[in-house]
Amino acid sequence: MARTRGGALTRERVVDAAVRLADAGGVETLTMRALGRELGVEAMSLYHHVPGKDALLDAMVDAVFAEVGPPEGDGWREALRHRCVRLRAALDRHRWAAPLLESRATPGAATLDGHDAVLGVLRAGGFDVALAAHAFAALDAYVYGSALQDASLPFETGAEAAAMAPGMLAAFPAGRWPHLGELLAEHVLAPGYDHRAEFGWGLDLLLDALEQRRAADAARP
Amino acid sequence: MARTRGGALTRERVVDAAVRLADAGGVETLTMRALGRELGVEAMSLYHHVPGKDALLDAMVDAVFAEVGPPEGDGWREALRHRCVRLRAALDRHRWAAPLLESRATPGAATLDGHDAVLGVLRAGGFDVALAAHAFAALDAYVYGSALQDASLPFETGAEAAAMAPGMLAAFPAGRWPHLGELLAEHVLAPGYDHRAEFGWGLDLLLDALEQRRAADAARP
DNA sequence: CTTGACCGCCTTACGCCGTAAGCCTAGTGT
DNA sequence: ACACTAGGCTTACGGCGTAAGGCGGTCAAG
Repeated sequence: MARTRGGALTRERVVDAAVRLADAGGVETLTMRALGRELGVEAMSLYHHVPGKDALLDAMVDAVFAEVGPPEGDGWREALRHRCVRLRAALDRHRWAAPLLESRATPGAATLDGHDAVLGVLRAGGFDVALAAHAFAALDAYVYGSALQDASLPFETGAEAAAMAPGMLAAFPAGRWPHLGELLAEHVLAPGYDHRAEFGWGLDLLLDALEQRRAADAARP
Repeated sequence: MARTRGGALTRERVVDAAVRLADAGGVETLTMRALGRELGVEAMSLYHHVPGKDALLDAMVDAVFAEVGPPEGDGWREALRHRCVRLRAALDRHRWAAPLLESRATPGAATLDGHDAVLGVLRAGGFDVALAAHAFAALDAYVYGSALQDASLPFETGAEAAAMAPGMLAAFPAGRWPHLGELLAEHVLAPGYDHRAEFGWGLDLLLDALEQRRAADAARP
């Protein structure tokens, strides 16, 4: 025993290594053999700690949610904003996670903890059950979708974006897609553009709108 | 020649069959061999019409966008609502598509047509370039995220949801996750609940909020 | 101290996958 | 008539997830 690199294999060590591998090279490079290699072990040994690759992926997604932590801040708006920003940041650190949310129909404990905490914040903030459900669904959809959008960007940093700007502009010769061309030229490629700020803009838009719905709901008999 | 089932192979026929296959059994059942079988052809023959599987997936995503068609309706709000609903419906018909949007960093012509049309509607509706960009990003993120959420639901119809309701309730023994339990009991499992209506609620929330931002922007000097 | 069960790892093997390379043939252009 | 080519087919390779079984240490019971 203990011939494995860095101590005994555990489910937790397996999942952590899988997350690390996926972070480094994308999900497609995460294979049971590569994961074994990473842990100084043969692929089949992993099956003593994880039922199969599907379960491993489930566990990885749950590990991402575990990173997020509970909502913090005064009032539902601040707490939810904090939580969404943290969730978004986690999905950004682990770009493989957002697309994986599909087909992972069996959420883990950390995932459910997070969802429950968000609902708790909404309920405590004066949202009735139905409104809380709508708000929760809308916020989650926005965060996931935003993460999915960014995961498909061909660049990661603003500098990289600026570097490939001329090529992108050339691809829009003003004929077809004039509005996309305009957007690129006057907005995305303008100095100081930060596509990450886009997320915050939409998030505040949603939170403002939710506050209005809440107030309107509270004003009713 | 023409020994293939149903006439000559073309790139279009290949992509269509791939979409059909993925619709029926999920992306994971879409293999080059299965696709060949579907078309009465050996797997390698497909490579005369498609460079590889990655390009095929790109083409499939673009085919989904081609289904959506241009925005229709009077005024930016109605046109955009129409477009989002249609896009959402397309992503619902092709549940494999939303997660695939990741890593498909090379959008097809139909995709760009759609994006350009949406931006055109916004600009014509009085959104300046920056505001149009924000609105576009927010709406798209919401639609994608909503599709992603639903793709991970373990049921497809309301009847199926109702059928597995008791089991779900039992899984929340009121201890941990009290708010999720409340949500299930009082909202999701309430008679007449339709989870599809959730999408429209959030969409209207976003559109209302965007109209306010637009009006505020127009009122400025 | 012996023994035997068990745990955690390893080896082997199977049937999939995407696709590189090359062959075969029917249809077309000259 | 004949060479060319487009569009199929066959074969083969390396890599995948994982089923099945082997095997050596560890440790509790005798």
